[in-house]
Amino acid sequence: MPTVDDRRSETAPQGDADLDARKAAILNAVVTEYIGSAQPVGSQHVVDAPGVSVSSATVRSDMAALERDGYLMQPHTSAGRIPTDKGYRFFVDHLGGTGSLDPGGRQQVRRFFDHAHGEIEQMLERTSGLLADLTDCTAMVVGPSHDSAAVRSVQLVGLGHRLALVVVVLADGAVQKQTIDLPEDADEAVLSEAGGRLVAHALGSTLAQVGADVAPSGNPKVDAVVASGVAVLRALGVSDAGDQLFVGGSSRMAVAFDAVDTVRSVLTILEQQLVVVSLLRDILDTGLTVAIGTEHGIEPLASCAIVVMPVSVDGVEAGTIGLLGPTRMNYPLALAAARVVGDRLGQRLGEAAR
Amino acid sequence: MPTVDDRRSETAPQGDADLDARKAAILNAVVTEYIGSAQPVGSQHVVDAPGVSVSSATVRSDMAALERDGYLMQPHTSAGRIPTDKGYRFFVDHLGGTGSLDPGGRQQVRRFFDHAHGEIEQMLERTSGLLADLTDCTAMVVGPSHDSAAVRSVQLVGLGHRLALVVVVLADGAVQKQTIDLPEDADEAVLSEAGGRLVAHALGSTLAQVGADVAPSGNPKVDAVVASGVAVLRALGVSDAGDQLFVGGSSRMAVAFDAVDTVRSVLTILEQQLVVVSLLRDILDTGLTVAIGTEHGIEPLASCAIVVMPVSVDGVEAGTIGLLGPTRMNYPLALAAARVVGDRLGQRLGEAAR
DNA sequence: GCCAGCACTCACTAGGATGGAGTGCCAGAC
DNA sequence: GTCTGGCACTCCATCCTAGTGAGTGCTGGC
Repeated sequence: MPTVDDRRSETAPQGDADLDARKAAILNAVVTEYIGSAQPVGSQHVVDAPGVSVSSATVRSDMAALERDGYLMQPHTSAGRIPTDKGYRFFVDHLGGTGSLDPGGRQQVRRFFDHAHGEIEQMLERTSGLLADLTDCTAMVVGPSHDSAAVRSVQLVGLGHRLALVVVVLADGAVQKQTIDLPEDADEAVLSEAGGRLVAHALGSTLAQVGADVAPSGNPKVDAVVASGVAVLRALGVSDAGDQLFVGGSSRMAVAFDAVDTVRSVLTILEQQLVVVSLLRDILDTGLTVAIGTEHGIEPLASCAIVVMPVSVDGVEAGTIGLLGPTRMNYPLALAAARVVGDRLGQRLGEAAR
Repeated sequence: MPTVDDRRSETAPQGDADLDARKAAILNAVVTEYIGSAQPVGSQHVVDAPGVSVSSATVRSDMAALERDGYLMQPHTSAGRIPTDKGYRFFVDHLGGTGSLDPGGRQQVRRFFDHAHGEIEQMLERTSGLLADLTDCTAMVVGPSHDSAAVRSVQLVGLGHRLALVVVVLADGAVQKQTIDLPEDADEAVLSEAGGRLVAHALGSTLAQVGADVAPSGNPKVDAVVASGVAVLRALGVSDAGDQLFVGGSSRMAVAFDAVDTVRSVLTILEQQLVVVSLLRDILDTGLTVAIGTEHGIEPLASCAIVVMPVSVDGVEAGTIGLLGPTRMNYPLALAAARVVGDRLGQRLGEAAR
C-alpha cells in the first residue's frame, strides 16, 4: 500500500484521483467492455475506444501502469485485464456518472407510477420488481420509517374469547396492529371505554413518545385493558417493524454469478432483513452512493456492488432504494434507474402523505 | 403414459403398486442412499440394506427389472442407478411414510411456538424460516384466506389533504387498508358520518358479500365518501390480497442444485406469488400431498418436488404449507416437518381466532 | 432362484500437444 | 520524449490419448 502511494505521488503529482486523460479513457473502455462481456479485456479491444487513438502497444504500456497503480489486474499473465474495486471506484466517481435511463426504461417507469395504486406495501414490493427489471440487479426497497409519524387513530376491536386487536393508524398512512389478551370479563363497554382512553392518551404523539402512565379511570378492568394497549403501542414504537424490506429479482443473482456458492451466500444474506436494512443504512451513513466489493464490511458480498439511493419526501428521508449486483454491474444504468425511480417514488409517497 | 400402464399391468399382475418385497427393499435402499449422497447407487452399496440379503449379482438383476418397470434409471451404462419420478412416487407412497421428526427438531418446533407472538404475518414469515431450517428446503407458507371472515370493524381515518384511509378489521384478526380520495370539502364530520354508515353497511358480512348499493343519506358529500369506501371494500373482497405468501430459505435451492440455470429458473418461479399460491392450491386440489417432478405442470420445476400440507383451524382449511426441494429431497423428513409444523401452526391460529 | 466369475462399458482423471490471445520489451521513427 | 511495429514469450483453453475403476449384463453351475 505505501509503495503504491509513493509511486502514485511520484507519477501523478497533480493529485490522487487524476489519471492521465488517455489512461482514464483506457480504464473507461476496459470497465465498460468488461461490464458487457465479463471477459478479461485485451489491449486490442481498447484501441478503437474514444479518447484512445494510439496503438495497442501504447495501450499495453498504459494498462501496465494502471495495473501498477491498482486500477486493473490480470487473472494470469497473458490474459487481458479486469478492473479492480479501485478501478470500478474511479469509473463510478469520474467516468460513468453521466448515465441516464434509455427511453424504454423511462416509459416503463412512467407507466408504472401512472398505474401504481393500492396499499403502500404493495407498491413498494412492486417497485422492487420494477427496479430489478430495469437494471437486471436484485433490488431492495426499504419502506419509510414511521418514527416521526404521529398517531392518527387507535382502535380496539374485540375478536371474541378474551382477545382484542389494537389497530393504530399513523399520519403517514401506515397501519400497525397487535393482539392483546383481555381479562376474563371484559365486555364491549369496557373495550369501548378503554379504546377511547387509548386514543386520548396517544393521539398526536409518535409511537415512541407514548407515555407509560395513564390516569386511572376508576374502573380496574378498563385500566387493565388500557395498560395492555399502551404497552403494545410503546412496543411498536421501539421495534423496527416500520423498516420493512422488499426484495425483488433475487433470481438475477443467479444470472450474474456462475459460481453457485456465491449465489448461495448472497441469497443467505438477502434472507436476513435486519442485516440488509442496516447494511444499506451503513452505506448511506458513510456518505456513499455506491459500495464496491469490500467497501461495505460484509465478506460474502465481496464480489458484489451495492447502489444505494435515499428516497426523500419533501426533503425528509423516507426510505431507501438499493440495487445489488456483481461488481461488474452496469453502474450508469443502475445509478440512473435508482435515481429516477427513487425520485418518482418519493413524489408518490409525498402525495399520499400530504 | 398408456404404455407405462400397459407394461405395469403385464409384469406386475398382482396389482399396480405391489413390488416384490425384495425389489421394494432395493428401491428403498437406492432412494435413501441417493437422497443422502446425490450419487448414482451401485448394486454393491445396496447388498447390506435391510431386507436385501442376496448377492450383488442378484441385486443387479432386480435393479435391471426395476429399471425396466420405470422405477430406476441409469445416467449412462456402467453407472449406478438413480430413482425416476415414479421411483420416488413409490417410495413416498409405500416406503418412506413412517418418518418422524428427530428430537432436536421437535424441540426446535416447540420452542418456536412457545416464543411465537406478535402479528400473524410476522409469525407466518418466521414459520417459513423454521421450516427451511428443519428441512433444508425452501419453505412456502400461505396465510389464511379471509374469504369467510366477517367484517368486525370499518374505520375511516383522515390523512389530510383530501385523502383518507379505509381500515377494515376482519373477525380473524386480519387488517386491510386502502386509501381513498376525498371530495374537496370533506371535513371530519363528513368522514365520521360516512364511517358510521360504512360500518352499518358492512358489519357482519364478509368482504365478498358487501353490497354495492347503500341507502342515500341526504348529504351528497357523505354519499360520495361512502360510495368510495364501499368500492374499496368490494375491491378488497375480490382481490386475493388475503392469500399472502411467505417464502423462506430460498438460498437452499442454491445448495440443492449445482446447475446455476436450475437455481435461476426456480428462483424466478418463487418470485411470482400468484403462480406459487395457485400451484400449491392445484396440488392440494388433485388430492396430492407430494408432487414429484412433472406431476405438477410447471416445467422449470421438473427437477423439484413439492410437499404440501394444508393448515386447518378447527377443521377448516386456513392456509397452506409448502416445501420445495430437489426431487431427491428427504421426503420423510419434509413430510414429518410439514405435518408437525402445520399442526402446531393451525393450533396457534385457532387460539388467536377463538 | 441365487451366485461367483468374467468380459465389457464408459465417466473420470492425468498427461502431453497445439493454438491463440494476450503480454512485455526493445529498437527505431517522429 | 513519446509512440509504434515487431518479436519472443506465457499460459489458458482445447483436444486427444491412454489408464483406471466403479459399475454393469450375462452365463454356467450350484
